[in-house]
Amino acid sequence: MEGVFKALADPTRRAILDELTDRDGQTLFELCARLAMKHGMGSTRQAISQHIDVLVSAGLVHTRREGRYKFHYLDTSPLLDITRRWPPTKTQEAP
Amino acid sequence: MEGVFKALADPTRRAILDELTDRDGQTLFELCARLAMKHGMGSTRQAISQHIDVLVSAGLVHTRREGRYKFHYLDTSPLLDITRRWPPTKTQEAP
DNA sequence: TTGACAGGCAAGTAGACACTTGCCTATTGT
DNA sequence: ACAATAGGCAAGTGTCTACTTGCCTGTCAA
Repeated sequence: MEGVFKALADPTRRAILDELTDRDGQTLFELCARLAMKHGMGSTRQAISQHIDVLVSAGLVHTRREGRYKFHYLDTSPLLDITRRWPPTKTQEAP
Repeated sequence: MEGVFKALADPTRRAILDELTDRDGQTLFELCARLAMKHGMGSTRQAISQHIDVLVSAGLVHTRREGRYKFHYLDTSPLLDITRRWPPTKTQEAP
């Protein structure tokens, strides 16, 4: 649970989640390219790799190895715990 | 939106949200006392105050002044944007 | 009015974290 | 076999941030 919040704290990691939402199962190099293009993030491959490690530790991303490729898949289920921990207030329940 | 993630990144701030979930409308001193008791957090009043500033900036807490007291109220509505940004995957939609 | 109480402002410090740099391993295509 | 590709490991650096310390302002009760 701790890891999820830490993971979401960084804008680059959030952009990675956005990218995987747009196209699931990307490799590290694909993510680097698309983050540079669409999000204007000029980070190094190692930087992105370290960010992915954080996301994997948080359980928000899991990976599948295939030969020399490693594909990354989004898992949003840890996010549900957030709204479960601090439920909507009564004024929000019935709009 | 940025502020919400930053705010949630700190365990003390999450404990404050927990406290306000348990009892809404507490003052700064009440929060300090209960954080020390229940959550074992020996932070200073100023530290808690600075955390509250972050939570207010994030829109997760709003305040009401009354004489020399200042009451703090929880607002969880910004949290809904999180699961709205990264929606549940198909495997999670129908369990 | 004066002391106690609730809270605010601002500067300084120590630790965490994002990012880079440099080198290494494994898999694939020609 | 060999070069190119995809990715990994680890140490060093700079910045951000949580926390403290010290002092100040406003409010209420005796």
